[in-house]
Amino acid sequence: MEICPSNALPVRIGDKWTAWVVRLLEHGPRRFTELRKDMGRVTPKVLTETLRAMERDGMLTRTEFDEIPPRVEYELTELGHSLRALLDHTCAWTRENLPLIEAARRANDEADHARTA
Amino acid sequence: MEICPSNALPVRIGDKWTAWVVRLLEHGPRRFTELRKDMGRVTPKVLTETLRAMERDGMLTRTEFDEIPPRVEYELTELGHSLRALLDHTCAWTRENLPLIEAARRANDEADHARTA
DNA sequence: CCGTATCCACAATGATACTG
DNA sequence: CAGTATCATTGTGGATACGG
Repeated sequence: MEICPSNALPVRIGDKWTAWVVRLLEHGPRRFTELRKDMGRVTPKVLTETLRAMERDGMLTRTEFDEIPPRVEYELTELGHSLRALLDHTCAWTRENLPLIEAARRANDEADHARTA
Repeated sequence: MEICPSNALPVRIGDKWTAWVVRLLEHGPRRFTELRKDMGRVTPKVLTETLRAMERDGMLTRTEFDEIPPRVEYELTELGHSLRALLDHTCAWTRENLPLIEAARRANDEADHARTA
């Protein structure tokens, strides 16, 4: 997740894409293709899996409009919105501590390298 | 992680075992085998990998005592301790919301089953 | 537009056995 | 006691192509 750089990091919300979906939906409903465009390289299969799992858990609703061309909107439920506070804590922790972690990694990797050389 | 039942759930700290290690070390240093015993079924390989990764990231220190039989102690650093607040938030969120998620799952699964039948 | 259907790659975890 | 070495398994995510 690049949304807050927790790629490097020990805290994740569910799978690889869930947190990102929450962020993209926090200001209102979005359509499938909108989400897809804003999420870097998600394949439709994986995005569908993510959204279905979140729907099953009651984090969002899926609304299908009977139009042509088809339109489907995804919207956070109250439960989905409640994740935002947790995401905020997580991002805050990461902002504060990521530099420390990166420094520790560099130090340890350098020490290992010195030992090997 | 059964420590707070986030198995079912969308928030995880790092990999499968990291959060548990933090909890086991929060009141002081522990030895390899102590950790292993308290952590259900971790194989020594996986526990070693977890501990080494955490050490590399500056979350804990590994202290080897020159005794026979060997003794090694793992202890959280300040950075490691800082994860506790995040864990607390996560567990609180889970305690509050897990029932809702489980209810949503039951409801959705039942609806699916009805549709299939 | 909004997906499904197949197949595949890889990382994470586990089982088992062995060692300084 | 505190690991290492190998191998097997699984599960998540991705590539690609196609369908209502």
